[in-house]
Formats: sequence, C-alpha cells, structure tokens
Amino acid sequence: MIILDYKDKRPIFEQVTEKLKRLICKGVIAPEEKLPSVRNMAVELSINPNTISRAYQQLEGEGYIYSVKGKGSFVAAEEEIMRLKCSEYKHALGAIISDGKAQGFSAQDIINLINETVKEVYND
Amino acid sequence: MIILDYKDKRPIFEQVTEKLKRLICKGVIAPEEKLPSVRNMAVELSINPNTISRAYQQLEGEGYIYSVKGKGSFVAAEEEIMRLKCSEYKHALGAIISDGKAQGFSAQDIINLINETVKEVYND
DNA sequence: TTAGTGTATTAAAACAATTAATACAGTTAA
DNA sequence: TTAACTGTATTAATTGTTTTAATACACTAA
Repeated sequence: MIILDYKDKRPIFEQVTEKLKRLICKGVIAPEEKLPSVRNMAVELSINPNTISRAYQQLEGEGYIYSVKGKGSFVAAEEEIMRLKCSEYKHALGAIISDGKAQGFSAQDIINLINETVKEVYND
Repeated sequence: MIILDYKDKRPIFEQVTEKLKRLICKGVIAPEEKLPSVRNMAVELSINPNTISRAYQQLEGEGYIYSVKGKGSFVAAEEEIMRLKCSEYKHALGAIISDGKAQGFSAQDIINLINETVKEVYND
C-alpha cells in the first residue's frame, strides 16, 4: 500500500501521513473504508507501531480519518474528504500565486503560465 | 534583512536559504549586489557563521549567488536570476497541477479555481 | 475468554542540526 | 608589508528530534 523512501530526509511518520493522505484524496482508499491496523501496517513497513500510530493521529487531527479504540481507523466521510481536499488545494494555489505576485509576475503572466501547464499536464 | 522563526521546525540554514532566495527573486537584493558577509550576517541573526555559510553554499549550488574568497558573496546576474525564477515557478506550478489531476479535478475545475484565486490575490 | 483494535508512557538509541574553536586562503586598503 | 576583511574547511561537542523498544491500558468482536 505504501513504500517508504529512506533517501527522503523527512521523518518516516511524515512520509506515512503524506502518502496516506494522497491515497485518500485520490480515492484509492475510499471514504469510510478501514485502514490497516497500526500493528499490521507496522509489520508491512518493518517499522515501529508507534510511528504508524503517530501518522494516524496526525491524519485524525487533520480530519482525514477517525480512529475508534478496539475497532480500527477509518477514512472520514466523503463530504469531509471533499471539503478538506478542496480547502487544502485552494490554499496551496493561493500560496503559489501570491508567491508569483511577490516575484513580480503579472496576473496575466501567471494565467498564461498556468494555461500552458494545464495543457501539458492534461495531454499526457 | 531576515528574521528567523524559531517556531518553524525547519533547520535554520534552510530558513536562511529560502528567505534569501525570496529576497533575491523579489529584487530586494539586486543582481550583482553584495550580500552581507558570512560573519556579519551571523552576528545579525545571533547564530553560528557555519550556518550562514551553509546557506550561502546552498544558494551558490543552485546558482542564485556566487562567492569569491576574500571578496564576498554576490547575487548572480539578472538573466540567471530570471531563468532560475521562471524555471522554479513553472516546476512548482506543474507539481500542483499534476497533484490536482491525480486527485480527480478536471482541467476546467483547476482553471476555474485558479482564475478565482488570481483575482483574489491581485485585488488586494 | 481470546484475539484483535487504538492509545499512552518511558527509556534508550540513532540521527541531524547547530555550535564552537580554529585554521587556511584569498582580497583590499592603509 | 601589514592589518582587517572576505569565504571555506575541519573536528568535536551539544542539542533536539525521530525512532525504536518494551509494556501497559481500554475497548470491541467473535
């Protein structure tokens, strides 16, 4: 389900958090679907259960999953995922566009660059 | 010139690198302009000269500045800065748009979101 | 009851970032 | 030439964070 990259300098719990979040956002793990148990996932990745637990707690804090003692951890409801997904995406877009403005790109510059890029990305 | 954020979890040398890069991209520090010496900047920020040196070496590796023993460190030529700036910006845009595609947003979704955001950002 | 869940705690180990003290090599101006 | 300034390099010690490890607790389900 996940492959760790030990060349990546980021902490493992952060890698796990981010990769799970992507799988959830892409719909690979569906809303309300059960995630692997903390211990199973730890065995799968050959790391400590505490590290997985930390990733799950991070995701729960952000709203992407919810955990129930004795039952397991589950992806949040579809509406919630959609809400978070859009919110994070708009935030990221806002950041990069503000950055472009700060660097002196005009609104038209950016729109042109983006149209170009969208075409490239969606024609693959 | 730079203010460090000790609540930021990123390493200091990385913060310095990133903040200097932004100042250079914004033109606050002009092409060919001399940067503060490693030791002066270290005193200014109350950190170790080695940490500043590391940031400068990072920026030199990326092409944003060049350092000359005995003389100092200088922002690269205007054309070089422009080249790097555009290249990094396009790369960042490509990443976020690919991400949007992966999450199931259509090209039109993204274009709409971006037009919205550009308007917001440029009307402040 | 038994086996499976998530969670919490504490200590130790491992790793990366930072500091510190020096030293070296080059430039510039008095 | 000398003095003061540059960037760079090295090594050791310190610090903080991440990760592991070993347990324990509380809850659920068959």
